[in-house]
Amino acid sequence: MLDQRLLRDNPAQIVEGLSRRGMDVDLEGSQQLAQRARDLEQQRSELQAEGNRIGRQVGERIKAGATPGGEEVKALRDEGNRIKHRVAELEEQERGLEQQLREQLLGLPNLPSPLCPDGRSEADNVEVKRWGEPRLGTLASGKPLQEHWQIAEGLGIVDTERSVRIAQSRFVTLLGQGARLERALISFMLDRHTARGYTEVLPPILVNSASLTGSGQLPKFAEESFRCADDDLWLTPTAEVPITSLHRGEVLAEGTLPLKYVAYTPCFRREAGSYGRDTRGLIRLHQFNKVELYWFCHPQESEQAHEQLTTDAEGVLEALDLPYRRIELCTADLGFSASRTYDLEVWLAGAATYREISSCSTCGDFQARRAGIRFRDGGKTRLLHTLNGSGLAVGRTMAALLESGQQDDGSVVLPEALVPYFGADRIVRD
RNA sequence: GGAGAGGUGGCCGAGUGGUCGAAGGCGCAGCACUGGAAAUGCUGUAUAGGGGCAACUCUAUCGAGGGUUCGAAUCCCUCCCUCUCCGCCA
Repeated sequence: MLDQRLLRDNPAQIVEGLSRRGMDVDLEGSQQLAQRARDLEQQRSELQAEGNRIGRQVGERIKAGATPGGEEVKALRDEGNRIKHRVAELEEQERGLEQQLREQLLGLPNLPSPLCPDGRSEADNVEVKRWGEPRLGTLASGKPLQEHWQIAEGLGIVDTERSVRIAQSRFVTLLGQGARLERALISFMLDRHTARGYTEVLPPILVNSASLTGSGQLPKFAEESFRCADDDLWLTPTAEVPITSLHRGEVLAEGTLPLKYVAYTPCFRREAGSYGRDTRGLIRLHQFNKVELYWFCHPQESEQAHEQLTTDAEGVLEALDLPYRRIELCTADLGFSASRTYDLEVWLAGAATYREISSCSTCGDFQARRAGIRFRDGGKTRLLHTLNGSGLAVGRTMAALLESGQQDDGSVVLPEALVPYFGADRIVRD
């Protein structure tokens, strides 16, 4: 959520920032709402002050010996009642205005960082770096490199058809070495990040509406999450949601920042509007596993933290010998809560393309304001900054490993770093 | 799911209708004392919003929301949460 003070004092800055995202917003309505709410508050609090004075007078008169039912006291009571009703009216109006204003503000995305490159579409994203040698060409036999779902099918480690029976399309069941590899990857990633100072978290994956609002998924993106019918609970679309709310409403003590968390969770997304895309394999599922990195940090440190978090995510790819590139998203491609984002794209040898495997964002104080997360900074309480990034999406990591490590005989050679976790250096057909 | 107890400031804890934003203690900060420290003493120490250049001031907040009242931390209703016991269960 954007700062209401900014709306009052420098609305042009909001208009400009959002126009960099390609949005044309008219803030006049919101400004007027804010102004009217403030005027009402002024009026109301003056009336309340008057009412408080009267209340006190009644007490004093009675103490001084006035008859509680007498004329003098009755006049004051009548006046008190009149004020009370007037205050109630004003309060109702004020609440209405404030709620409207809040709804409007909650619907506005974060302002892009000054460092975020301008752009009109994802075509304007900027490649920052590349790492590793993408596997190109064909198998030794001359046959083309296969895509991960073909390899997985050949190995019998993924069952898509039966998953439809269990749930519906866009769900998978991992079997045998596939299930084992998924588990190995999760452990590998968690161990790696905790060794670098992240605190491991295993949060609830059903989250309430306040949590989704805090991190920015609500109110605008309700259609992206699965909802429980009988409770105010949703299946979390990313661990970013529960971790943001881990400290929702808190004022963190001086010296506790930065807080660095790593969480493995299943993630659930409805993927509305992506019919026909990535229908095969592990790329786009309603349920997938992800290891998420998350920082709560001092505003002055968030820029550096963003680099560090991204580097930490890249480290996983490097440890797994997976070639990737880092893309800085332009203003047009930025997510709702982000002010600046690096996407990491892993090389999929079979598909011969780079695919997103991590999205590392700094949200500035946007989520902190929504979720009310502050810290003490030399006697003052101020909003902190939040950052998040995948470290990594587990299913897509498996896809990349299958495609990069595929052999002519259908087996898959795994990177060394995984051997202690997987228990073998390759996957072969049982 | 059944029965009971309870939710007050950073923490502990008083407060059952009238200047209560809330005693007292702990903690914390500043000052004094000291060669330095401990101990001691004094002072200060919530959050949010509005108004004011400022000193300052007004309002709200004692789990949340509603109600009674001129006036509610205190009385009534609803909800949420925590704890204890019983039942059930991975």
